Amino acid sequence: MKTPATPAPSRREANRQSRREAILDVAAESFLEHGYAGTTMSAIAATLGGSKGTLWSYFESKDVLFGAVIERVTEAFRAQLSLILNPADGIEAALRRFCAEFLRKVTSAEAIALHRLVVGEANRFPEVGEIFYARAPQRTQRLLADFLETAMERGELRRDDALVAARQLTALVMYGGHQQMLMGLIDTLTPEAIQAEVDRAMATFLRAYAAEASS
Amino acid sequence: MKTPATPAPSRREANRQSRREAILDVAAESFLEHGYAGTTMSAIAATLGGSKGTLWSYFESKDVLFGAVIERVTEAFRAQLSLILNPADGIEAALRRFCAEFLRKVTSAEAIALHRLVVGEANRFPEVGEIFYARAPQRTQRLLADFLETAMERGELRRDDALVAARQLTALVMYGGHQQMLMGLIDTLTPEAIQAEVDRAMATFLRAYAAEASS
DNA sequence: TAAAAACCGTACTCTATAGTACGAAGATAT
DNA sequence: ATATCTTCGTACTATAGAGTACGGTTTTTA
Repeated sequence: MKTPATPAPSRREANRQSRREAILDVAAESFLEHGYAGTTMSAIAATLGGSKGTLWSYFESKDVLFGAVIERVTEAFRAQLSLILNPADGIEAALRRFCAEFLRKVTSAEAIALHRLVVGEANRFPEVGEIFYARAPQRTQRLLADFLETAMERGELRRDDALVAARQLTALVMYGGHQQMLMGLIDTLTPEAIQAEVDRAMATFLRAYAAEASS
Repeated sequence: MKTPATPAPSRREANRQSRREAILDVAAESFLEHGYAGTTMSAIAATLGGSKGTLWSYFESKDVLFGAVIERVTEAFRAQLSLILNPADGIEAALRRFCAEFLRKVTSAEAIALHRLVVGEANRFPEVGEIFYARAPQRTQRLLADFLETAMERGELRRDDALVAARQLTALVMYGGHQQMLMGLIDTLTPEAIQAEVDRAMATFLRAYAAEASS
């Protein structure tokens, strides 16, 4: 059997690919930790062990590398956010689990660093905000909205705009500890704090979106 | 009569003071527009018309100048946020006005620029986040919480933790357009959009915190 | 009006960093 | 085995920007 026609993974291509990944790994770490200005191409090359010429043969400039890193990290973040929303649990339990998991991920050191980077560089790199928004907040909201939509149709929640409801629930969950982490007031959320935040958010949300009592 | 003992506003002092203000004005504009890394001391000196030596005689380093700018701009922001919460209007109207005004201010170009700066530099300048948080979100929350507290005591809202309620209301108001502005997806909120955001937030909030129906 | 302080302009030092050049060494394909 | 592509190391260019030095000029004080 010969090699399959479509992907011709010659040795060179493969090497090139994994090399590229390695560069992105190192670059991502540096950008996330030190920001755009605080990251130097020389340092990246040094950490890689390779030479600068090689680095430039993969990415023609720091800007381009930065863009690639953001795209990749955001993608990784999205992938990691495959949150559970199991209707079989019952609506309240499902939402509660979802919120806790969501808050945990969104307040991880990596996620906070990414968020800071996106917001901080939104001026210089407008596309960065768009990429991030489309992949993170927007997807989460849509996922959640679909779930809420179903619940509304079943009469388990009051009928209303599901997307708005989804946004509001994420807002309620994020606006406490997440906000403070973003600004550097605290640098971790204990599991208890997460629980507490979720409880508060859920209480308010459920009260506002409880199914109408009368028929 | 000699010069008064306590304030000796000699000509020199006065000049020095106003000069300092002028520097901070120029520096603030630059930091807000171009960020920390994007701002150069030379450019500030050039815009001022003065010489670099003079600039350094007022602020011993770029870091120090940045700190002073943040302190000042945050203070200005806080002062501008003397929001109206007039209980005589009735609770719903009062809150509605408050939220609209709040959202308008928080989505102004200046406020967004400041917010980005604070979040983006929270790593390098930890004190910046603290200053900002204490003066902006925290104060607003406390102001609002006091109002809600009173309303709760009067039985106009369901009895609950007023500070949490305040945080939740601001969260509901801010998480839509403000979020998108921060990330550069849009760069203004029309008055209509503000109205719509406030309406949605208020509807949810009032449902969740309506006074208990039964006695 | 004379001494003191602040300011100006300009030129300078020093360091950091993006990006380039290039020849030698290594890996890959045919 | 040999031509080709890739990488390595290292040295280099070019630029930018923080901070300093200093002599001459203006402003303030007394």
